[in-house]
Amino acid sequence: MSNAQNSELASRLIYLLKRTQAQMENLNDRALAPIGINSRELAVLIAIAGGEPTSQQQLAERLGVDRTTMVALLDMLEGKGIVSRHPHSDDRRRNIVELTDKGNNTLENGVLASNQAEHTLLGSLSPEAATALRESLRTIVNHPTRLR
Amino acid sequence: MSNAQNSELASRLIYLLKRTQAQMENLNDRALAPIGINSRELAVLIAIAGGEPTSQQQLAERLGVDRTTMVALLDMLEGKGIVSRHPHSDDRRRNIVELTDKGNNTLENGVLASNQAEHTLLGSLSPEAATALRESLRTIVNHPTRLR
DNA sequence: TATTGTTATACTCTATAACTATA
DNA sequence: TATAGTTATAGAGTATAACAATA
Repeated sequence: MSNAQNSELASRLIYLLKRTQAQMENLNDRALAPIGINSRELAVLIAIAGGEPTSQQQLAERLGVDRTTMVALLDMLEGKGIVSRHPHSDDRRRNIVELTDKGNNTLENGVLASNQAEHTLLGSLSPEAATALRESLRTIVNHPTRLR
Repeated sequence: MSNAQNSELASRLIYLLKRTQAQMENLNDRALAPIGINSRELAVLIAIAGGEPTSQQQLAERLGVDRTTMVALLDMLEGKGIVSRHPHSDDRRRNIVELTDKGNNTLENGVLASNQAEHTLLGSLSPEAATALRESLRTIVNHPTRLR
Protein backbone atom coordinates (compact mmCIF):
# COMPACT_ATOMS: atom_id res chain seq x y z
CA MET A 1 0.00 0.00 0.00
CA SER A 2 2.50 2.55 -1.18
CA ASN A 3 -0.28 4.91 -2.22
CA ALA A 4 -2.52 4.40 0.76
CA GLN A 5 -5.44 6.79 0.96
CA ASN A 6 -8.58 6.32 2.94
CA SER A 7 -11.91 7.95 2.42
CA GLU A 8 -12.03 9.98 5.61
CA LEU A 9 -12.89 13.57 4.94
CA ALA A 10 -10.04 14.80 7.12
CA SER A 11 -7.47 13.02 5.00
CA ARG A 12 -8.66 14.18 1.58
CA LEU A 13 -6.22 16.58 0.00
CA ILE A 14 -8.96 18.97 -1.08
CA TYR A 15 -10.19 19.21 2.49
CA LEU A 16 -6.69 19.81 3.89
CA LEU A 17 -5.96 22.47 1.27
CA LYS A 18 -9.25 24.27 1.82
CA ARG A 19 -8.86 24.33 5.57
CA THR A 20 -5.24 25.44 5.41
CA GLN A 21 -6.03 28.16 2.90
CA ALA A 22 -8.93 29.42 5.01
CA GLN A 23 -6.70 29.51 8.07
CA MET A 24 -4.03 31.42 6.17
CA GLU A 25 -6.54 33.95 4.91
CA ASN A 26 -7.96 34.40 8.39
CA LEU A 27 -4.54 34.97 9.93
CA ASN A 28 -3.62 37.33 7.13
CA ASP A 29 -6.81 39.35 7.44
CA ARG A 30 -6.37 39.71 11.18
CA ALA A 31 -2.73 40.71 10.83
CA LEU A 32 -3.61 43.27 8.17
CA ALA A 33 -6.70 44.74 9.84
CA PRO A 34 -4.75 47.32 11.91
CA ILE A 35 -3.17 48.53 8.68
CA GLY A 36 -6.57 49.04 7.10
CA ILE A 37 -6.46 46.48 4.30
CA ASN A 38 -7.33 42.82 3.79
CA SER A 39 -5.55 39.90 2.12
CA ARG A 40 -7.08 40.65 -1.22
CA GLU A 41 -6.01 44.27 -1.18
CA LEU A 42 -2.47 43.38 -0.16
CA ALA A 43 -2.31 41.13 -3.21
CA VAL A 44 -3.30 44.08 -5.38
CA LEU A 45 -0.64 46.29 -3.80
CA ILE A 46 2.00 43.63 -4.36
CA ALA A 47 0.90 43.24 -7.97
CA ILE A 48 1.09 46.98 -8.53
CA ALA A 49 4.54 47.27 -6.99
CA GLY A 50 5.84 44.13 -8.64
CA GLY A 51 6.67 45.56 -12.03
CA GLU A 52 6.43 48.48 -14.41
CA PRO A 53 3.59 50.98 -13.98
CA THR A 54 0.51 49.07 -15.10
CA SER A 55 -2.90 49.61 -16.58
CA GLN A 56 -5.96 48.27 -14.81
CA GLN A 57 -6.38 45.53 -17.35
CA GLN A 58 -2.80 44.30 -17.06
CA LEU A 59 -3.23 44.31 -13.30
CA ALA A 60 -6.41 42.26 -13.59
CA GLU A 61 -4.57 39.68 -15.66
CA ARG A 62 -1.75 39.43 -13.15
CA LEU A 63 -4.22 38.83 -10.38
CA GLY A 64 -6.45 36.52 -12.37
CA VAL A 65 -9.62 38.56 -11.93
CA ASP A 66 -12.05 40.17 -14.32
CA ARG A 67 -11.43 43.81 -15.30
CA THR A 68 -14.82 44.75 -13.85
CA THR A 69 -13.75 43.24 -10.55
CA MET A 70 -10.55 45.23 -10.79
CA VAL A 71 -12.57 48.45 -11.03
CA ALA A 72 -14.27 47.79 -7.69
CA LEU A 73 -11.00 46.81 -6.01
CA LEU A 74 -9.27 49.97 -7.20
CA ASP A 75 -12.26 52.14 -6.28
CA MET A 76 -11.84 50.90 -2.73
CA LEU A 77 -8.06 51.37 -2.62
CA GLU A 78 -8.28 54.79 -4.23
CA GLY A 79 -10.91 55.76 -1.69
CA LYS A 80 -8.44 54.86 1.04
CA GLY A 81 -5.79 57.02 -0.60
CA ILE A 82 -3.55 54.01 -1.21
CA VAL A 83 -3.48 54.00 -5.00
CA SER A 84 -3.87 56.64 -7.70
CA ARG A 85 -5.14 56.38 -11.27
CA HIS A 86 -4.26 58.69 -14.10
CA PRO A 87 -4.61 58.26 -17.86
CA HIS A 88 -1.55 57.16 -19.78
CA SER A 89 -0.19 60.06 -21.81
CA ASP A 90 0.32 58.00 -24.99
CA ASP A 91 -2.94 56.05 -24.83
CA ARG A 92 -5.54 57.91 -22.88
CA ARG A 93 -7.87 54.91 -22.77
CA ARG A 94 -5.58 53.32 -20.22
CA ASN A 95 -5.43 54.16 -16.56
CA ILE A 96 -1.99 53.88 -15.06
CA VAL A 97 -2.28 52.65 -11.50
CA GLU A 98 0.36 53.58 -8.96
CA LEU A 99 0.88 53.45 -5.23
CA THR A 100 0.69 56.72 -3.35
CA ASP A 101 3.22 57.47 -0.63
CA LYS A 102 0.69 56.16 1.83
CA GLY A 103 0.28 53.14 -0.43
CA ASN A 104 4.00 52.36 -0.37
CA ASN A 105 3.95 52.60 3.38
CA THR A 106 0.88 50.35 3.57
CA LEU A 107 2.55 47.82 1.31
CA GLU A 108 5.68 47.72 3.42
CA ASN A 109 3.79 47.25 6.68
CA GLY A 110 1.38 44.85 5.02
CA VAL A 111 4.14 42.53 3.85
CA LEU A 112 5.67 42.50 7.33
CA ALA A 113 2.29 41.70 8.87
CA SER A 114 1.66 38.98 6.32
CA ASN A 115 5.10 37.48 6.95
CA GLN A 116 4.14 37.28 10.61
CA ALA A 117 0.84 35.59 9.70
CA GLU A 118 2.70 33.03 7.59
CA HIS A 119 5.05 32.40 10.48
CA THR A 120 2.09 31.77 12.76
CA LEU A 121 0.47 29.38 10.30
CA LEU A 122 3.67 27.39 9.97
CA GLY A 123 4.39 27.50 13.70
CA SER A 124 3.58 23.86 14.24
CA LEU A 125 6.06 22.71 11.59
CA SER A 126 9.83 22.39 11.80
CA PRO A 127 11.69 25.03 9.78
CA GLU A 128 12.69 22.31 7.32
CA ALA A 129 9.09 21.11 6.93
CA ALA A 130 7.91 24.70 6.47
CA THR A 131 10.44 25.30 3.71
CA ALA A 132 9.57 22.00 2.08
CA LEU A 133 5.87 22.86 2.16
CA ARG A 134 6.44 26.19 0.47
CA GLU A 135 8.65 24.60 -2.16
CA SER A 136 6.22 21.78 -2.88
CA LEU A 137 3.35 24.22 -3.33
CA ARG A 138 5.48 26.30 -5.65
CA THR A 139 6.34 23.20 -7.67
CA ILE A 140 2.69 22.23 -8.00
CA VAL A 141 1.61 25.72 -9.01
CA ASN A 142 4.38 26.09 -11.57
CA HIS A 143 3.83 22.64 -13.02
CA PRO A 144 1.11 22.92 -15.66
CA THR A 145 -1.40 20.13 -15.09
CA ARG A 146 -2.01 18.18 -18.24
CA LEU A 147 -5.64 18.57 -19.20
CA ARG A 148 -5.94 15.10 -20.58
CA MET B 1 18.16 35.41 6.53
CA SER B 2 16.80 32.18 7.88
CA ASN B 3 13.26 33.35 7.37
CA ALA B 4 13.71 34.91 3.98
CA GLN B 5 10.50 35.97 2.26
CA ASN B 6 10.17 38.38 -0.56
CA SER B 7 7.12 40.36 -1.56
CA GLU B 8 6.50 38.73 -4.92
CA LEU B 9 2.93 37.61 -5.26
CA ALA B 10 3.99 34.19 -6.51
CA SER B 11 5.92 33.47 -3.34
CA ARG B 12 3.23 34.47 -0.84
CA LEU B 13 1.85 31.49 1.00
CA ILE B 14 -1.74 32.63 0.60
CA TYR B 15 -1.28 32.83 -3.15
CA LEU B 16 0.33 29.37 -3.34
CA LEU B 17 -2.39 27.83 -1.19
CA LYS B 18 -5.20 29.43 -3.17
CA ARG B 19 -3.78 28.36 -6.49
CA THR B 20 -3.07 24.82 -5.31
CA GLN B 21 -6.51 24.46 -3.80
CA ALA B 22 -8.16 25.75 -6.98
CA GLN B 23 -6.13 23.29 -9.05
CA MET B 24 -7.12 20.42 -6.76
CA GLU B 25 -10.78 21.35 -6.96
CA ASN B 26 -10.60 21.62 -10.72
CA LEU B 27 -8.95 18.21 -11.07
CA ASN B 28 -11.42 16.70 -8.65
CA ASP B 29 -14.43 18.17 -10.43
CA ARG B 30 -13.23 16.91 -13.76
CA ALA B 31 -12.49 13.45 -12.41
CA LEU B 32 -15.91 13.28 -10.75
CA ALA B 33 -17.95 14.68 -13.65
CA PRO B 34 -18.45 11.32 -15.38
CA ILE B 35 -19.82 9.97 -12.10
CA GLY B 36 -22.35 12.78 -11.93
CA ILE B 37 -21.17 14.60 -8.81
CA ASN B 38 -18.78 17.40 -7.92
CA SER B 39 -16.14 17.84 -5.21
CA ARG B 40 -18.61 19.31 -2.80
CA GLU B 41 -21.05 16.47 -3.19
CA LEU B 42 -18.34 13.86 -2.74
CA ALA B 43 -17.48 15.53 0.56
CA VAL B 44 -21.09 15.14 1.64
CA LEU B 45 -21.12 11.47 0.67
CA ILE B 46 -17.91 10.87 2.61
CA ALA B 47 -19.35 12.66 5.63
CA ILE B 48 -22.52 10.57 5.47
CA ALA B 49 -20.61 7.29 5.17
CA GLY B 50 -18.02 8.25 7.76
CA GLY B 51 -19.96 7.44 10.89
CA GLU B 52 -23.28 6.47 12.40
CA PRO B 53 -26.48 7.37 10.56
CA THR B 54 -26.74 11.12 10.92
CA SER B 55 -29.28 13.89 11.00
CA GLN B 56 -28.99 16.79 8.58
CA GLN B 57 -27.84 19.11 11.33
CA GLN B 58 -25.06 16.79 12.52
CA LEU B 59 -23.98 16.45 8.92
CA ALA B 60 -23.89 20.21 8.50
CA GLU B 61 -21.63 20.50 11.53
CA ARG B 62 -19.25 17.85 10.23
CA LEU B 63 -18.97 19.69 6.95
CA GLY B 64 -18.81 23.16 8.48
CA VAL B 65 -21.78 24.54 6.60
CA ASP B 66 -25.06 26.08 7.68
CA ARG B 67 -28.07 23.78 8.06
CA THR B 68 -29.89 25.79 5.38
CA THR B 69 -27.03 25.12 2.99
CA MET B 70 -27.26 21.45 3.91
CA VAL B 71 -30.89 21.40 2.82
CA ALA B 72 -30.01 22.51 -0.69
CA LEU B 73 -27.11 20.07 -0.94
CA LEU B 74 -29.29 17.15 0.13
CA ASP B 75 -32.13 18.24 -2.17
CA MET B 76 -29.69 17.92 -5.04
CA LEU B 77 -28.29 14.55 -3.94
CA GLU B 78 -31.75 13.16 -3.21
CA GLY B 79 -32.87 14.32 -6.64
CA LYS B 80 -30.06 12.27 -8.13
CA GLY B 81 -31.15 9.24 -6.14
CA ILE B 82 -27.87 9.17 -4.22
CA VAL B 83 -29.13 9.81 -0.69
CA SER B 84 -32.40 9.20 1.11
CA ARG B 85 -34.02 11.05 4.01
CA HIS B 86 -36.48 9.61 6.47
CA PRO B 87 -37.59 10.82 9.88
CA HIS B 88 -35.96 9.27 12.91
CA SER B 89 -38.39 6.96 14.66
CA ASP B 90 -37.62 8.25 18.16
CA ASP B 91 -37.52 11.95 17.28
CA ARG B 92 -39.54 12.68 14.21
CA ARG B 93 -38.14 16.19 13.91
CA ARG B 94 -34.86 14.74 12.69
CA ASN B 95 -34.16 13.47 9.23
CA ILE B 96 -31.82 10.53 9.09
CA VAL B 97 -29.73 10.78 5.96
CA GLU B 98 -28.37 7.64 4.34
CA LEU B 99 -26.75 6.59 1.10
CA THR B 100 -28.85 4.61 -1.33
CA ASP B 101 -27.34 1.63 -3.12
CA LYS B 102 -26.60 3.96 -5.99
CA GLY B 103 -25.10 6.36 -3.46
CA ASN B 104 -22.73 3.73 -2.10
CA ASN B 105 -21.65 2.94 -5.61
CA THR B 106 -21.19 6.64 -6.39
CA LEU B 107 -19.13 7.08 -3.24
CA GLU B 108 -16.87 4.18 -4.10
CA ASN B 109 -16.24 5.37 -7.64
CA GLY B 110 -15.96 8.95 -6.47
CA VAL B 111 -13.20 8.17 -3.99
CA LEU B 112 -11.27 6.27 -6.66
CA ALA B 113 -11.64 9.19 -9.08
CA SER B 114 -10.59 11.66 -6.42
CA ASN B 115 -7.55 9.55 -5.52
CA GLN B 116 -6.58 9.75 -9.16
CA ALA B 117 -7.04 13.52 -9.15
CA GLU B 118 -4.82 13.81 -6.07
CA HIS B 119 -2.21 11.67 -7.79
CA THR B 120 -2.29 13.99 -10.78
CA LEU B 121 -1.94 17.09 -8.61
CA LEU B 122 1.06 15.62 -6.82
CA GLY B 123 2.58 14.25 -10.03
CA SER B 124 5.37 16.80 -10.10
CA LEU B 125 6.54 15.89 -6.59
CA SER B 126 8.63 12.96 -5.42
CA PRO B 127 6.65 10.39 -3.42
CA GLU B 128 8.49 11.55 -0.29
CA ALA B 129 7.64 15.19 -0.94
CA ALA B 130 4.01 14.30 -1.62
CA THR B 131 3.75 12.44 1.67
CA ALA B 132 5.48 15.26 3.51
CA LEU B 133 3.08 17.80 1.98
CA ARG B 134 0.05 15.84 3.09
CA GLU B 135 1.47 15.39 6.58
CA SER B 136 2.40 19.06 6.94
CA LEU B 137 -1.09 20.16 5.90
CA ARG B 138 -2.59 17.72 8.37
CA THR B 139 -0.36 19.10 11.12
CA ILE B 140 -1.37 22.68 10.35
CA VAL B 141 -5.08 21.84 10.24
CA ASN B 142 -4.96 19.88 13.49
CA HIS B 143 -2.90 22.50 15.28
CA PRO B 144 -5.32 25.07 16.70
CA THR B 145 -4.00 28.53 15.86
CA ARG B 146 -3.78 30.69 18.92
CA LEU B 147 -6.08 33.65 18.45
CA ARG B 148 -3.84 36.06 20.29
C1' DT C 1 -13.71 48.71 -35.66
C1' DA C 2 -11.21 47.55 -31.53
C1' DT C 3 -9.87 48.46 -26.82
C1' DT C 4 -10.06 50.48 -21.91
C1' DG C 5 -12.56 51.61 -18.22
C1' DT C 6 -17.15 51.80 -16.42
C1' DT C 7 -21.93 50.69 -15.18
C1' DA C 8 -25.99 47.74 -15.02
C1' DT C 9 -27.36 43.35 -14.41
C1' DA C 10 -27.46 38.54 -13.24
C1' DC C 11 -25.77 34.52 -11.12
C1' DT C 12 -23.67 31.73 -7.39
C1' DC C 13 -22.81 30.92 -2.77
C1' DT C 14 -23.94 31.42 1.69
C1' DA C 15 -25.98 33.14 5.90
C1' DT C 16 -29.99 35.28 8.79
C1' DA C 17 -34.79 35.42 9.94
C1' DA C 18 -39.19 33.59 9.89
C1' DC C 19 -42.25 29.58 9.50
C1' DT C 20 -43.86 24.36 10.47
C1' DA C 21 -43.84 20.30 12.82
C1' DT C 22 -42.49 17.99 16.41
C1' DA C 23 -40.65 17.55 21.18
C1' DT D 1 -40.32 26.79 24.99
C1' DA D 2 -36.88 24.60 22.32
C1' DT D 3 -35.23 22.12 18.28
C1' DA D 4 -34.94 20.13 13.24
C1' DG D 5 -35.97 21.03 8.88
C1' DT D 6 -37.62 24.27 5.50
C1' DT D 7 -38.46 28.58 2.96
C1' DA D 8 -37.87 33.46 1.96
C1' DT D 9 -34.72 36.87 1.73
C1' DA D 10 -30.53 39.42 1.65
C1' DG D 11 -25.64 40.02 1.34
C1' DA D 12 -21.07 39.08 -0.57
C1' DG D 13 -18.42 38.07 -4.64
C1' DT D 14 -17.88 37.68 -9.37
C1' DA D 15 -18.96 37.40 -14.21
C1' DT D 16 -21.47 38.93 -18.76
C1' DA D 17 -23.42 42.54 -21.57
C1' DA D 18 -23.91 47.16 -22.80
C1' DC D 19 -22.05 51.87 -22.94
C1' DA D 20 -18.70 56.03 -23.33
C1' DA D 21 -14.27 57.63 -24.47
C1' DT D 22 -10.34 56.92 -27.08
C1' DA D 23 -7.50 54.66 -30.51
